[in-house]
Amino acid sequence: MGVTVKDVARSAGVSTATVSRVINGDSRISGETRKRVLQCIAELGYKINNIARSLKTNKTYTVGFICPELPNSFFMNIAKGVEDELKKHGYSMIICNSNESAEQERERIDLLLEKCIDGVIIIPASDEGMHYNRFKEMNIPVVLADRLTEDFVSDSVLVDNVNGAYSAVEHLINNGERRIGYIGGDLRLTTARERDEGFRRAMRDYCIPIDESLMKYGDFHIDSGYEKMKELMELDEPPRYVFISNYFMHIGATKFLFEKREQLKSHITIASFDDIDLSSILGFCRILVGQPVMDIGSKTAQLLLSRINGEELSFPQIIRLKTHLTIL
Amino acid sequence: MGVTVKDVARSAGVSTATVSRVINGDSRISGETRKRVLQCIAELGYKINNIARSLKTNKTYTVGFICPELPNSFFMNIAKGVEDELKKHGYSMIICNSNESAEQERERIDLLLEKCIDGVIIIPASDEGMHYNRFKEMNIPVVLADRLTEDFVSDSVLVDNVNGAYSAVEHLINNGERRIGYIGGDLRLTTARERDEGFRRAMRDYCIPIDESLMKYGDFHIDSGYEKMKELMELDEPPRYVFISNYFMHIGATKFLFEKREQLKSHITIASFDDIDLSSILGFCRILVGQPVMDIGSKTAQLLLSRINGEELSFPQIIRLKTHLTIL
DNA sequence: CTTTTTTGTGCATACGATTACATTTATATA
DNA sequence: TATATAAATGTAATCGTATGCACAAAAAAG
Repeated sequence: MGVTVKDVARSAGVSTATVSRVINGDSRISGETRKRVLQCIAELGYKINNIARSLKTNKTYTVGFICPELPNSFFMNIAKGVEDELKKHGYSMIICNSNESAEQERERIDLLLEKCIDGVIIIPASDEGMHYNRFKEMNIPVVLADRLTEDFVSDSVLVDNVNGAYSAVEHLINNGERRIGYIGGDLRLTTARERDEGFRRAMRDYCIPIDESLMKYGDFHIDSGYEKMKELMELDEPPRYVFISNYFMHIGATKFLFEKREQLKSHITIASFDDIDLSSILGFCRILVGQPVMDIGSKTAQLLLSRINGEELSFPQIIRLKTHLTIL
Repeated sequence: MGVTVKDVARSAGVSTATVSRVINGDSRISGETRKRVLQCIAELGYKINNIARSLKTNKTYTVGFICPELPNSFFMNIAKGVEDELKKHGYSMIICNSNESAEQERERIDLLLEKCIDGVIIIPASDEGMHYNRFKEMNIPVVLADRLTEDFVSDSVLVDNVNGAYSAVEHLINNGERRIGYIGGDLRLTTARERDEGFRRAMRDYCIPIDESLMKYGDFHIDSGYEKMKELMELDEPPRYVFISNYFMHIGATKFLFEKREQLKSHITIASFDDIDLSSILGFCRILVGQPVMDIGSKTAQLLLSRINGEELSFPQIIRLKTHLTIL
């Protein structure tokens, strides 16, 4: 600790410039000198001080990751993909929890702006994105993951929600069912909106009029899944097939069905978005729309790194990954 | 962007030293000057460059967080507690995934050491901790969360696993059952070991001989929970009560029971560690040992910050938080 | 009305690296 | 052999901030 380029330089009998060049792999250094310097580095246990380096180079090899919730397997699978990809390139990631609030998102942005990050990945907390412009102003590349925002055009990586939902619903219809219940998310989220569109489009394409009393809107959380399924089941004539547009509402809905399984008039079949952790063990589920979650993460990271490295790409890059249907 | 103390100083007609002092709240600056400087800062849109500051002060206001798995609600609840607490103090956190491997843990440590962090929180991937010494050598405080390690003595925050397990098992026994199945984790993890001890101690205290054929050891993951429950149920005389020592194995075990529910000879009751997300909706569960997960996080962060700020505390600080029993 | 203390600022250096430019030495070319 | 070119290294400035020390002015003490 405390050994600097100067010490190495002195010990190797060269200038600090030479030491620096060896460290940075400058090809002009003679094999002779390089060897000597490397030896001294090893002997003295020299470790580069990246703070100092960053000051000169204006690069921190650190990116921010803002996400609406930490204990959320969906987001964390994305995070995992990101972290993995970043690590390959020597980058690390500062994680920030926006708690699904644009307000807190702003606070975290303040924090991140102070840290001189090279780029930032955001899973938007809402459809507001104006405040992301502060990164743009500082010339810090931004890539959105999973969701888009209304007012902030940006590189993004997400899945084809419309077709994902469409294919699931289509499959239900092909099973011979026309009365299909729906539990969706807050339409201010693009993901919720797109899945909603997929649902409606499938129904329209099969000439099934939409019964709005079967359309329930929650907030993508467990409790609301429970609540909305309850509402559906308390209808005079509950649907026997239900499409649920995310994982957590699926869990909640299942919880309700499980608790009331004795009172159910008929067997319920669920089709749901997100094939993670327990989806497949939730008893009523037969159809799952799987998202390539880790891929979202790694693609996002790759895109960000491209921007950071100033690669020429048209703007905005919007990468849509395909979902895949699993029938249980 | 590009505006530095120098610009502010020139604009306010003072020296950079004065500007710096205003920024850092030095009380010796006259109200007059302070006001003028602050005004110029606002007008010019000056933002401090924390890299430069860190170079001088040797503080980055950043800590590392190494954890065995990102998509894991237990760890992420801890992370949330940490992030929350850190944020209050202006710190941010670099998150690293060790993938439950000491090997990868080492790689992440390399990465973190290069980043000049002020401290690090580790949820150990295994019982090896020798490599954590590298932080100690650099004088970087370390706090372990949730688990201890064999060979690295350290400040730590964890729960009273022994008594947590004990009380759950005790409750089963008080229900009148003496044949109790057990699905535990890899004994190389302190958490697994302690819960094992709790189980055995309760049995001993109630004078119930332990039937080793009912003791199954998995690895804290879903699949092994499934597997071990299968083994238990395939015994000639399966236990009707089972204690499971973590969340994920609980899920796996439930999955098995759910799939085979028609073939079960009798009703199964589960007592399990960890009261998160779905524990309570898993059909066979009646007893849950809840951990104060977010508290683990915030306490860990608090302890780390104390060390970073050089507060006088005896070493090591081992904080044990109490679990609480929930009967469903 | 000195002398001492306090208060408010400025000067200059340091933090630890990178890098443009200058310089030396070796090699190739005429 | 003289000169042009290339290769290897050194010199010194720079990145943006913090801070010990010096110093002047103002306030307090004598």
